[in-house]
Amino acid sequence: MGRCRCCEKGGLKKGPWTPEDDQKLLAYIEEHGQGSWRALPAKAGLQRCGKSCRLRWTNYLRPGIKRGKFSLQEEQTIILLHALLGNRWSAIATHLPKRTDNEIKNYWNTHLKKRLTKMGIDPMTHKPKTEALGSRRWDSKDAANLSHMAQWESARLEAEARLVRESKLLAVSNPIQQQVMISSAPVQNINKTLAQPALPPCLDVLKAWQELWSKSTGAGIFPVAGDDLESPTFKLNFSVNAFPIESTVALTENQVAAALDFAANSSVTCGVGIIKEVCEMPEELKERLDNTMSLQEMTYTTESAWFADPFRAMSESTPLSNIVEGFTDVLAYNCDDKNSLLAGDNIMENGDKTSCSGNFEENNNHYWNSILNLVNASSSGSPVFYSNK
DNA sequence: AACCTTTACAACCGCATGGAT
DNA sequence: AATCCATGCGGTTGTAAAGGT
Repeated sequence: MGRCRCCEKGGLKKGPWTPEDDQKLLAYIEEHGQGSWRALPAKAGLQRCGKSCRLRWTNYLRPGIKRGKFSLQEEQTIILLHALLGNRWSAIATHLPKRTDNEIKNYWNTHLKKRLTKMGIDPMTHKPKTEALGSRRWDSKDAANLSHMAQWESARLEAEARLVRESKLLAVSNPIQQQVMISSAPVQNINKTLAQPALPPCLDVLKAWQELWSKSTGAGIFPVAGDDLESPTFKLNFSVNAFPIESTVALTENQVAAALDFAANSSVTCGVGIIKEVCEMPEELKERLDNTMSLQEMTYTTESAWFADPFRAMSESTPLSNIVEGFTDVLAYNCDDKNSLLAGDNIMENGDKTSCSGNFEENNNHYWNSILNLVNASSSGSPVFYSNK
């Protein structure tokens, strides 16, 4: 296929951008907006290819980009997410909205990777290379658990991404869909000063990291407030890929109760079955859900519970769509004031926190605890997470 | 001061994907 | 269905600045 490569055209500048180039690009985008990158350089008077312009814009000139030193919390987030997601920089970047994937990737490669290595931790597997940190032995079960954790987290992220995408498509004509969008979209409005919950002391790698960091900076362990780490729960931009896992989802009564408590406080996890039990789902939405997934295949009666052991459940036999959609539904119903939402109240308009704001804050606060508690509950043998008594 | 090495980061490149025609 | 195009992503490279000898 003879794809045209704009960068192969002669006479185009390569290499570092000059202030003049930046100014031209900025001025053009200010006036015409971004997009049509191929045509942009000629119109903007730039001797650059469109790709180069797009990159310069998204990685450097775009407003809202935070530059400079990464905070401890940002470092922790990157390490944690890298353990879960691997080199999916764009996915990681959605959890650090002011950082670009390129910047995170560079920071990982030039700082974090080396420092982890120095700490005796393999940056790719996140396993200790030696027993120097007092870590326990790593075995194949650990690796399997890590893999399951990553899969579970991926499923959650992709579910949220799907939710955002779908709700945007349907929001105009369907108030229920507006509710879905409201509960998931406006990460940009989350107040920067929201306090982060204290992370449970269960991350071996991060704890070691903390200690190292606090030694070098004099900072305390797990600073929880005033940092600008934003909740990763809301702003996601993933493609939905087929997930190669099938397993059976089943919940006991107690586990459903526990899950309900959990769902009341967090958007992180829950199941379709739970929602079916608790929420009077509007017919319209129910129909849509029934049409787009295998709700009826869901069982939640006995034996293994994915809530208590999501990794195990995922590894067994439940269609992933159930799990994924489960997350979606909890998000959809995780707002306290359903009536006002359905009535079409303005939510988070103009950056103001309105009827749903309490939940955003709650979700923000519960995010880490939720993930880590789940992980602790379900993967005592995890290579990354273990109870630190 | 000159040279070499390392570090940090911007930018590039190739590929994948999805939509439009 | 085939092709083109725009865009996104992740790996890699280029290079200026900083540090060391």
